[in-house]
Amino acid sequence: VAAAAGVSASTVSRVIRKHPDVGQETRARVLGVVDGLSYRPSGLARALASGRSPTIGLLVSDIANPFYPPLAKAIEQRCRKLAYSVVICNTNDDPDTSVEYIERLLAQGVEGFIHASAGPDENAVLAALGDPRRIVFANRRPRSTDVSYVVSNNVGGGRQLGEYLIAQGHSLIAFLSGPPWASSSAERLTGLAGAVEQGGGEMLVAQGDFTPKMAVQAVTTWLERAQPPTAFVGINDQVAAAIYVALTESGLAVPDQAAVAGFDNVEFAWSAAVPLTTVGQRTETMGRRALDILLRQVRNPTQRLTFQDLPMDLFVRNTTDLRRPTRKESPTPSEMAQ
Amino acid sequence: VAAAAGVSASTVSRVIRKHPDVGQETRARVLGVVDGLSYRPSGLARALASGRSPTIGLLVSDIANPFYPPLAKAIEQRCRKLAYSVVICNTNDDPDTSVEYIERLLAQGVEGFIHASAGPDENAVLAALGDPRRIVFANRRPRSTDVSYVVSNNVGGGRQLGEYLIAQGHSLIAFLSGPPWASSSAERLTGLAGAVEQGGGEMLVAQGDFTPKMAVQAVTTWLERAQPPTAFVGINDQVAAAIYVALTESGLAVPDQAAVAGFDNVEFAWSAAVPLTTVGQRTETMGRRALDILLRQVRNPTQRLTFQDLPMDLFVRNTTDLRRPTRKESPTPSEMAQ
DNA sequence: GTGAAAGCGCTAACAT
DNA sequence: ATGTTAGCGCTTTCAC
Repeated sequence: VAAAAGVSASTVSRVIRKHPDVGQETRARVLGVVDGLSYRPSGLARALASGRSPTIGLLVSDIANPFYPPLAKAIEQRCRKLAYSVVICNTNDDPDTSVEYIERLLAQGVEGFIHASAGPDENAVLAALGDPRRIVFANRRPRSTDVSYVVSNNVGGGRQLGEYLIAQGHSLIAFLSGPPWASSSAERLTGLAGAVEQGGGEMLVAQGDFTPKMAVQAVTTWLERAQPPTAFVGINDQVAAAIYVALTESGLAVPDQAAVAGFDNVEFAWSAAVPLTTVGQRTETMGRRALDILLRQVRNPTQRLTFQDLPMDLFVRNTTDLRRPTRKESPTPSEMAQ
Repeated sequence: VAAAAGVSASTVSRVIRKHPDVGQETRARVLGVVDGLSYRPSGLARALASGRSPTIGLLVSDIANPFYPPLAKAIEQRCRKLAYSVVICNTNDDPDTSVEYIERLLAQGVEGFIHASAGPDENAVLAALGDPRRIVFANRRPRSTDVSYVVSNNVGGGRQLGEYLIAQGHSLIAFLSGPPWASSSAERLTGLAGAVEQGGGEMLVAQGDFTPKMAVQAVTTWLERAQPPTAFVGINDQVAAAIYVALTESGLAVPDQAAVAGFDNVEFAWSAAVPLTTVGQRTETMGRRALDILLRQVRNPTQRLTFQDLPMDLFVRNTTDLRRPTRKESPTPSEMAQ
């Protein structure tokens, strides 16, 4: 170590670690030598000795899904300021992959995880982790009540959209859902169906899987009905876009003959040639909150668990509203940032 | 170590490391004990002792830019198979941030980097790195000739688009570029302008910065001309989408009165309500190649540098071609995967 | 306030 | 083919 060029050996450690017990003058001298010698403290050795490395794992089902990048970015930006690293883990919603990642990163000394795609892997993940305080769930609500989470109020978001569609005069509303194990899907449907039924309307539900694949089939089936629906909701914006495409290819004009809406307010939702009505999540807030909670938990053993539901925001745009000539009226995702 | 429950101490190391010099029977016994004791080799200790941790850093200007997630995913997927981790580093195209990340991760023992957003930070990055073999550039071509890279043939891509637009009968073509230091922007313009001039057409160029911000302004200026352009090209698909929006808000019908095209073929380019003509990159191939090269370099000191130019693919869609009634004819990005 | 010594849990020669 | 001996570069008691 650079001790030779100054005074001692372990004093250097204290200096670097900003330990209080160190003399004014000594500290100055050491610091001088340190950057005079272009010395690089080895994060590895430090991690081994102290048992923790400033790294977290971010579990997502698919980073290429446009919902996740802004979340990842928010987390990464805050981590960078704290000198933390975030390693990105694509689970593909496969429990084995999740567990594999968790075990490997745990051995690598990561301090904790943020899991933005909890699903069938939840129990296995918690088991592999040992300590549930080393993880906080985001986006999808965990079934377990013994872990922290930050999710959107999906029921409320669904309800907002339902009320809006009813107010627009729709009475038969179709919903292309996500997989049954995804809490967000079930919750959005609950809110949506609740509002629709309360407004005297009716729902049609088809099961999808978060991907646009089933859209064509679902729309085709729905349009074959004697009385087809007039409003179509996708579990997310990608699905809604696919529904839009299927509808226009079937010869229906949007929004004149059919309304379309999605969830999440991902970037392309407003930059699409026909701006999409959607219920947005506060993704950046979600990411930052999740990280803060995680770090608090892993650093303070007495910290209590935290459960947060973030509000969702309805963005009315051109796929549902005829009287909306320009796109200027709806804020873009970045305008929403807080 | 679990040596107590078996035979020795460092033999266990050999077993785990799959070292050849170890007896059949011994290996079996050790392995038995290992998972009988739920033993977890510490990646940290291993990294400290061996000097390398199976991790790479992925430098991108902005992971929320839709071009990067598929690249990150391709790299991550391959890394996972190799038991590598990838930590994601948002540089915001700020040299200080890049250097900060590189120094921190180097201290953390990462084996190398893939830099997908080389720019003003190139020299600083190379300096901070010391050994240029610890990095491979992707997407944007480095100025230095002493580093490996995998980039698209942007000149060729630009040329394809230019030839196509000329063939469509356009003679005045506007291009909203990226920042001057971005090789991809300059190269695309070179190819585009070359083809246009060769076809007897003319170019109009405005400088942007990869973001949709300047689109409205640029389009407004262009449309004020006595003889406005009939085709508009954005440096990427987000910019092209913004141009599309600005044009339609100015009352022009696309593609009837104005053609629009972009670069990259990002996901929303085809899922947009009006599918966008674009020149796609082979993003997944780029990511995989870059990783393979990097790993080869850091593991084999005698490995030579590698320079690759990937072809680009023109996707003709509805923002330029009147005679294209359905979207079925143009493959989606996932269909392009190889 | 500072130094000395003992590891953290592995890998890597060297010896057997 | 296996055991022995040293470290990797830090942090952390524990004395002084």
